[in-house]
Amino acid sequence: MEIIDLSGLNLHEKEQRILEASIKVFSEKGFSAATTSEIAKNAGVAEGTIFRYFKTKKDILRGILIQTINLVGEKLVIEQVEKILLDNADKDLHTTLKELLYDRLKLVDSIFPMARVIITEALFHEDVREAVFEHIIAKALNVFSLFHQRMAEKGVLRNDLEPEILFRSIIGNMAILIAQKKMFNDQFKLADLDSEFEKMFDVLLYGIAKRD
Amino acid sequence: MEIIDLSGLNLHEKEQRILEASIKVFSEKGFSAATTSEIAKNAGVAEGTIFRYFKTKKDILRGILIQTINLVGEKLVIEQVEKILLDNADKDLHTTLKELLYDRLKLVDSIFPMARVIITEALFHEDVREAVFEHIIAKALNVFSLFHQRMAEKGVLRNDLEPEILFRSIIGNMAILIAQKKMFNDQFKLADLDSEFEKMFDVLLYGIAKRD
Amino acid sequence: MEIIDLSGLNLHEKEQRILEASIKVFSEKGFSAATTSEIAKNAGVAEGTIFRYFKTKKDILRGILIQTINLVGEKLVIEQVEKILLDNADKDLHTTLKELLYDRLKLVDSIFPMARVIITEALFHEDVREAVFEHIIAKALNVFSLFHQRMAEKGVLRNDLEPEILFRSIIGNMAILIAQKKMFNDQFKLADLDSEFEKMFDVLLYGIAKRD
Amino acid sequence: MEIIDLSGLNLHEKEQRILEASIKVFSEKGFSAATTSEIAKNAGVAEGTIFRYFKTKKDILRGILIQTINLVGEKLVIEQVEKILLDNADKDLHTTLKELLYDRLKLVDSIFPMARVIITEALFHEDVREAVFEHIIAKALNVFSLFHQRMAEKGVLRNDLEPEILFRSIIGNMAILIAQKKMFNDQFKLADLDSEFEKMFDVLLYGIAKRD
DNA sequence: TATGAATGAGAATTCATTCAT
DNA sequence: GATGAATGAATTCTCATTCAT
Repeated sequence: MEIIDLSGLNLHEKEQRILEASIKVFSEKGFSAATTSEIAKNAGVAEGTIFRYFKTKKDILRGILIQTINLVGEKLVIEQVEKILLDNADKDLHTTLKELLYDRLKLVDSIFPMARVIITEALFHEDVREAVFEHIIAKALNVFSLFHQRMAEKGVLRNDLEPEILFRSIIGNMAILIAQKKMFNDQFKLADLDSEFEKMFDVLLYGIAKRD
Repeated sequence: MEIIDLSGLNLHEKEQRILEASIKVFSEKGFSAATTSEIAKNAGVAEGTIFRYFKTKKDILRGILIQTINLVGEKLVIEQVEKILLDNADKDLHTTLKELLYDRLKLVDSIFPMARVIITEALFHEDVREAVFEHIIAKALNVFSLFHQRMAEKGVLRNDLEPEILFRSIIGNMAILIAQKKMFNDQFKLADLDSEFEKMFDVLLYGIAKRD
Repeated sequence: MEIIDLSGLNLHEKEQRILEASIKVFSEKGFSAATTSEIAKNAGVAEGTIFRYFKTKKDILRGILIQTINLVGEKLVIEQVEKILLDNADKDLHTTLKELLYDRLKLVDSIFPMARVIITEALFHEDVREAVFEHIIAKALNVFSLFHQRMAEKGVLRNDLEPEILFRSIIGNMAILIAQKKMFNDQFKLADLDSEFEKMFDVLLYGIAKRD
Repeated sequence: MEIIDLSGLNLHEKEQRILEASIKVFSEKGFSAATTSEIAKNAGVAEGTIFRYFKTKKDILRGILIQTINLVGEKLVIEQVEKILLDNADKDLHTTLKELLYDRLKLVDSIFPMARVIITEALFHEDVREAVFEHIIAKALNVFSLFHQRMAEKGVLRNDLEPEILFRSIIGNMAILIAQKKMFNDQFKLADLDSEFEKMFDVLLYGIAKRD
């Protein structure tokens, strides 16, 4: 996976403005349909300036990917670990899980434009998928596995299935909720994110089957 | 919702070939990055021929949308109803649900290229989202609601939550499985779809929480 | 001048329909902007049929030119001669001239769509100009010269200037009236063609200068 | 009439070169038959550069129209007024008229390529006709009306007909002379413009009829 | 460093003409 | 003879990228 070089993230102010503008424009139109001219306008720089900081338009995408990975890797994974390690004593694991997922949901909600860009490109490009897997999914899965182990020991999570399976369900349920909120809010007339999360959490934990 | 005119689906052979080639190319590169020249090459027609059947490149997309909606609406929703109505006597509902979801999974798996095109465009265009909602989601939700009622009466599905919530979880779990299979198969080294389905079905039904 | 071969004007019915449709479409949009598809639609034939009768689109124009020349040469020039020869006895020349010009005006008015096509093309192509000159202008000028001679003898027309000069003024005055009628009728709110002709005839004959 | 926005005529050098090349090419081939590629070659710029200055090919035409109207409006109408106002004392009106028309003839002769483009388009498009009428014809007619009033008072021009009629004859006689010069010079073997003008002026003033 | 005018390769689209039926 | 689907060269227009200032 050579697409990402995470070193040297000393971002010039204009570089950052260009990245932000690109996230906005890519997110609204998709990578191909976006033009460097519109990005420049949004960033408040000349079109030529973009190419001082990014050799090609493709490199802007790479820049976004790097930033996303950085941000998500930091907030979504690192902080998660801290939470798990810190919250042993005073709170029970069930509450911790709930809080954890709720925080993740808020996070994803807030970086949705960025996520949309990454997801769309990941749909079409293997190298982007690899980067996402290596830098986000694999790490998150590792953390979750640790967490799952502890949860399973305490009898909160199932241990008759691999953690990957549980993780997948978590991601699936969270993803579809976000998607519904972001893309079909008008059609579904959903409740606020808080109460939607409660229901999702319920189904995620206990399934759709009627209990005996 | 004016994007779709489902009438007149008497598809000329070349028109069909162009649509198929478009699905392939759009699916590989996305709508904007795909070129009519490449579509023509894939369809084995002259570039000009495309524009005999579709006024603009955008219209090809519309054609795909119409076909997908038709196909999905027919196979995914209509056949589902039949299944439900026919399978009352000889099979229990739990088995029916399993079969039903498994069939849906296979279907989505098979039309994934088409689905990928639609999903990407839906991400960026409200009118596509509306079409997808009206012609697929809303219908499917209706059918599921009927099914849920029966399932709930029989004590198979939960009735303490709205059917929408259960439906969302089903979609979420199925979607993430497909995505994993189609996009990260190399990374995850998944088992075959059959056994992955079994696990997903388990988690979907009973949740990730440990039972008391 | 090889553009025209006036022989063989045995027009097939469809050929005639194609020519008529072409006059309509060329006249509305100009030669280049007109499409053979639209001509075909207007003529009520298949597009391929056009190319049975005319090797190229350019040839349709040639066909129109031939027809125009034929028609104008016949009606505008030949009949004019007859009029002159027949009207010696019973009418004075002044009345004859008036009638003559009035008839020409009506004729040009009626074939305006055809004329518009020819004029536009003549503006851009030397060969068309040559054809128009040779087959229409030169002939008309010849006839007028004869007529002028007789008129001059009778003291009706000036003989201190070459007939070409008088002829030019006639054409100029008639042309500008037609143009005004056909192109700026909304802006000028002209009277009917009859009374406009009367004024034009007055100015043409006696000039714009105040008589002593 | 929205086709024209006369503001902002600060023409960039390349823009001017593109307009000049367009006048040349449009004038030679007509708008539809002209290609942007040929315009670019003539202007000595890349084809893409054209579209920096003019959004569409149609907009180039609009640019020409604006320039023509400006030029003609300025030179043909404004200067005319000055001439009339200044020449009261030292020259008689008859001489003034002659000079005036002769200058107009020279002007039209010099902008003939531009005029040819405008005329052709005016033949087919109402909006162009309206622009020409409003910005050129109407203004010129106003000026002439003033001039006619003074001329009539001095007994130089007829006052038994509306000035529009006289104006029409002037335009007709001038137009046909220009047309003859520009389009049929080879065929007619005309004298130089000066002496042709003399004859035209004679016929225009005194008509084609023999005086008693 | 920043600019934005200029570029030109490449994209979508048009349309006269051909040809199998 | 007539058709109209198919063609592909030509056309308008776009836009990432370069470079002189």
